[in-house]
Amino acid sequence: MLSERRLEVLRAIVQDYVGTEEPVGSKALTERHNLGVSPATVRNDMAALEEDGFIQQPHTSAGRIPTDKGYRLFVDRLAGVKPLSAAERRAIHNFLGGAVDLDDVVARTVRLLAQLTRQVAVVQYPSLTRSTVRHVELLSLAPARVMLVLITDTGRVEQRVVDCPSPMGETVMADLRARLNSRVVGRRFSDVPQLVVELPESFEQDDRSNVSTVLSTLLETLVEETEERLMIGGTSNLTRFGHDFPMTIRPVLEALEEQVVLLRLLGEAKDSGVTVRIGHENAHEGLNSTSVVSVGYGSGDEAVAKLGVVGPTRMDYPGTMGAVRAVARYVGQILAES
Amino acid sequence: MLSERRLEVLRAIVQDYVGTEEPVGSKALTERHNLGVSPATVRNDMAALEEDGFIQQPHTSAGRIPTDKGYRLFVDRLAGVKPLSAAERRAIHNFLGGAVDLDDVVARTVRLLAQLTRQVAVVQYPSLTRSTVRHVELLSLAPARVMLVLITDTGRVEQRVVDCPSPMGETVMADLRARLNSRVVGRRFSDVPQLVVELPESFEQDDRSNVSTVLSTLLETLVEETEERLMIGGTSNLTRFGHDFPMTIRPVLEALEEQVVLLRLLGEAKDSGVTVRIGHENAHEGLNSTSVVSVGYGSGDEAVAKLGVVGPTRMDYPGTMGAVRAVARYVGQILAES
DNA sequence: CATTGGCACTCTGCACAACCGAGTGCCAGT
DNA sequence: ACTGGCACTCGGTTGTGCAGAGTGCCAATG
Repeated sequence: MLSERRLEVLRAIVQDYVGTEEPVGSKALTERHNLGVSPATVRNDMAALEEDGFIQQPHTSAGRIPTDKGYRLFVDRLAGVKPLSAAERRAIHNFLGGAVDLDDVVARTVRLLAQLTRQVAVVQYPSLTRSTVRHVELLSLAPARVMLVLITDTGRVEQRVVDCPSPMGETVMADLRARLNSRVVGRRFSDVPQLVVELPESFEQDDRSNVSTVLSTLLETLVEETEERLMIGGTSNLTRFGHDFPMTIRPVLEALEEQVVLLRLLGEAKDSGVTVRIGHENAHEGLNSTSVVSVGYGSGDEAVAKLGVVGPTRMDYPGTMGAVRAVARYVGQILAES
Repeated sequence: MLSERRLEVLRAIVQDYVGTEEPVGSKALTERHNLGVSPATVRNDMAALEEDGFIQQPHTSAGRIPTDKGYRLFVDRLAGVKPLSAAERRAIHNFLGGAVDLDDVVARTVRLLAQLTRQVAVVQYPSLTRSTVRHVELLSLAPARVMLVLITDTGRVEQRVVDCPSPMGETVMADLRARLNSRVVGRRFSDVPQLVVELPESFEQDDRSNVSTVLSTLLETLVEETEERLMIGGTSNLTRFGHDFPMTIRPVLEALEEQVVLLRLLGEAKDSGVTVRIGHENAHEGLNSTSVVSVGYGSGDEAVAKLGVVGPTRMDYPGTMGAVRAVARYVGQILAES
């Protein structure tokens, strides 16, 4: 359907538009890219591309700009993923290398990604559902008050204060701690409920209610904290959106504040490989004029969380995809080391 | 110098300007507020106020708008702090009451404050320097690898992995854990270094290097994490800044991303009572057209951290100050309970 | 002396018109 | 299938005129 040259024209339009932010006309196109044909020919091709919905005129007798569908074709068939320069790779490595704990890794990743792509960066904390338990700790705060601390293999720590029905002896607590750890350490979060279900039975009658209380708090924590957390940064890059941006920037900022929206957005990404969602492909209305480039990352082969950037549909897709992919890889390495 | 009526005129100007966002003229003033004098008189007063630098004309023959100095006078002498309505108080209580852990408290506070004031909210995590140690935990990850977990009275948890020079026995670890806790629990972070300095000497020669390593990591953590963390929200409220805001919003967004800047900003606030910094009173350039309203909060009498909002200098000061103060009080209560 | 009404003056903002230029669609010619 | 030419459209810019809001100053008044 689409001749080779027409695709070439589309690619040229996308590239020019991304660069100049202005509708691109037939004459300018032939001048910048030597396509070997005249403007008139290009006009015909453009008419055809518009017919098919890949490009569009903002106003009669202005240049053309790509539609979401046009960007989609560009991303799928016309653009590669631009690898980073050696200098950039070194910068990533240095910057991420200095992190001291998980929070720090995530914070640095956000900054890095925002800087590299000059767009808004979103990084999800490693998910609890896919991580495993490194350790469970119980601490006595008061006779009937216990603090429960949960440590994951990704370095995440969650704690809860548990109010027990009756005072809990040190020995019982030590006992519970030992048994709990022997059962769940190294296991996935999702497996924990089955593993602890008959644990109370092995305790004295008097202690069972306390044990059950602690365990149910543990399970609650698992469920509650399966709600993922994330961190965003680089919002000031939104100001580069365009001249008309008061109207545009508002809903985007609002969407970015809704963690739920962002999590859904990242969740839609494939587990492996870079995912690009363009304009109206995003379910959320506020993001209809933005694209989301996301990818999974993890310490091993499996993705434990996602990260990505949000930017105008008119973005440098190859560059952005390259940066996102590279950062995800390095973060994976860092996590694997710790 | 300034007659009672002139102050009244200034107050009227500020109130009108905050409401309408438009320069206010003498005629409109006499209509909205019944000052009992004619426009001409008000004009004379305005001329005097301008002479003294409290108000200013954006262009010749336009109305007047308050200067930073004018707002300052307004805040110091003309405006009270507007208490919240009963409904608002209830809303705060309900919303903050559901928090499960410290992160959640902070997150909810940010949302609440942003919603209440319709401005950008900034909440600092309770500072480590002023908190006390609730518990120190040591876990063995591998023979020569120890995880150090530090829990504060405000519910904050920090953890570090320590690589020891040689394998560390369980008994040594238990010993260290016990002695460490007996010394530092309930003490302030700033006191910890002196309290543990001669701890290694009480161990066997062979274990001292391990013990020292663990301790030095502990001290490092204290120092590193004294860098405060904070959370911000409500950035989409920036879009209500004004019509001219591309120019204005950019540097503000940038400033908000610099944690250092924000921390300094909050740090400048007095420990007790609501602090207001108006326009150029803010050291950071990007915030020269914003005002910062901040206040300390804490579980007891003493402030352990600060919170506040950032908004245009043209803001509803009484309302904002009321909201900020009320939220800080409730957060203090919540922290005290947990 | 403070207050007031009057008046001339100064701007801004807006509407309207004219014009320029970039870009298009179409058509006839190669 | 491509190209050159041509008439047409329309957004953006510039210029002019006008209305409205607001001011500063002055002379009059209690």
